[in-house]
Amino acid sequence: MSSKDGDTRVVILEAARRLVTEPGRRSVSMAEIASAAGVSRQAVYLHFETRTQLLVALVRHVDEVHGFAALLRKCERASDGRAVLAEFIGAWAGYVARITDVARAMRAAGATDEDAALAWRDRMGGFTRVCAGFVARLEAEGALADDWSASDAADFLATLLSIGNWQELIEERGWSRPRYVRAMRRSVEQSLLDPVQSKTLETAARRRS
Amino acid sequence: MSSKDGDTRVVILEAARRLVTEPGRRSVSMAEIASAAGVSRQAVYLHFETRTQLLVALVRHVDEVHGFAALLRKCERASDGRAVLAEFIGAWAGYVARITDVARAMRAAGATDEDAALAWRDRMGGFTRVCAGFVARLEAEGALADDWSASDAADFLATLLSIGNWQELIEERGWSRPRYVRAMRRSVEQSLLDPVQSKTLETAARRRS
DNA sequence: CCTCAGGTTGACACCATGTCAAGCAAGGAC
DNA sequence: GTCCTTGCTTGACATGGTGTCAACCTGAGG
Repeated sequence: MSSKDGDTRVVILEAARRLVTEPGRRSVSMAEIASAAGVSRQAVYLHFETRTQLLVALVRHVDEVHGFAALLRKCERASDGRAVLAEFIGAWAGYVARITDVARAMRAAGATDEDAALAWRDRMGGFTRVCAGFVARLEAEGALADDWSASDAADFLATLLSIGNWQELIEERGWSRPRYVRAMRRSVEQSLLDPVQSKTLETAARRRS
Repeated sequence: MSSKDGDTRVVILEAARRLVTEPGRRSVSMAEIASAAGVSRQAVYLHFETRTQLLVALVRHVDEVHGFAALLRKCERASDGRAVLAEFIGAWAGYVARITDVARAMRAAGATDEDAALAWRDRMGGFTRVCAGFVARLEAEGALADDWSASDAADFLATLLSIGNWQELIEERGWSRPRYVRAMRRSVEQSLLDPVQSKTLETAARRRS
């Protein structure tokens, strides 16, 4: 819309996002994306080598627009690891709601395309690192239940909070977001955090109030 | 190989299973299945209307061969709900290992094919019912943590034990089966079961030994 | 005025699913 | 032996997707 205008590339990505987000859609072809972007099919190939690479770019694009990094930074300002985690679960539930369609498309592509699968795995690796960060902080504060190794706890946390589980609970089983957040917080609290310290903190909180 | 031999249908299903189970495979075409079954591509269509229906039949076939029902019945003979669940998690880990490839193929098909998605959802519904059974028993025995509704607990349990999570932990993150079983048992124990009763039972067990 | 980057058009190769029609081979009924 | 049916084969075809190619067009900047 301005000067050099749309950077066709972005126009295409936005069109793709719009299509992918359309309810009830089961797959999006390059031709559809092109036409939705008001551009020829070939133009899409001028900007993205393959469908998979377009999807990868789309994921990055959506992340940039919605700012996962900022969300994360905000959560990490909470008082302690336990609070960070609770905060994050709430924010994450909202975040996933915005990226779920793109994630589904990416995962679908991964079913047949090796590269797409790689890209997806890569992303999941990033998420695991985030979770590992949470766990490290918990551990440093002595809040990690002692029957978990840090590595196991990070893997488990990442799996529990995975987009797949979000989709399963919210999209398939129709859970509301608060219901999801409550269940996840509870489960994480009870299975990952040190029960002794939890008790102490609870008591302290009760006394304070 | 003999007289009336293989009921071509079964030969095809076995070939499909073999292919799908092949390591590193990313998708299986009708042509491949046909040739692996030593039969023409059209013959496959004489037995299965569509690729999706073949996959559905394959899932049923595999279930029959490996007997999920029997496994379940065996677990349910355990002394109480808590034990049933622990038992089941162990058996389930082994069972999923045998069906994971077929499940993956089915899920992949669901990404583009509405019917396949339906069939998959149907199956998951069955699994949820099984989990609801466990939860009902726990509840009847007063072993369900009181901050869970039965319905939430069943959904959550089914999600936690979902094939997706199994694949995530064991295939993607390289967990061993015992590691998976330990983590799942622990998590279920701590986030679903009534902590008061748990404590009591533990103490009793310790006293007994 | 020329060039060139970015886009268009239209054709094509390739591969998958699913359909169709004609033919073939063996076994049972008569 | 003939006929019919059943189960399979062969080969062609429609459709729809991805990805490639070549030729052409057009507007902005040197």
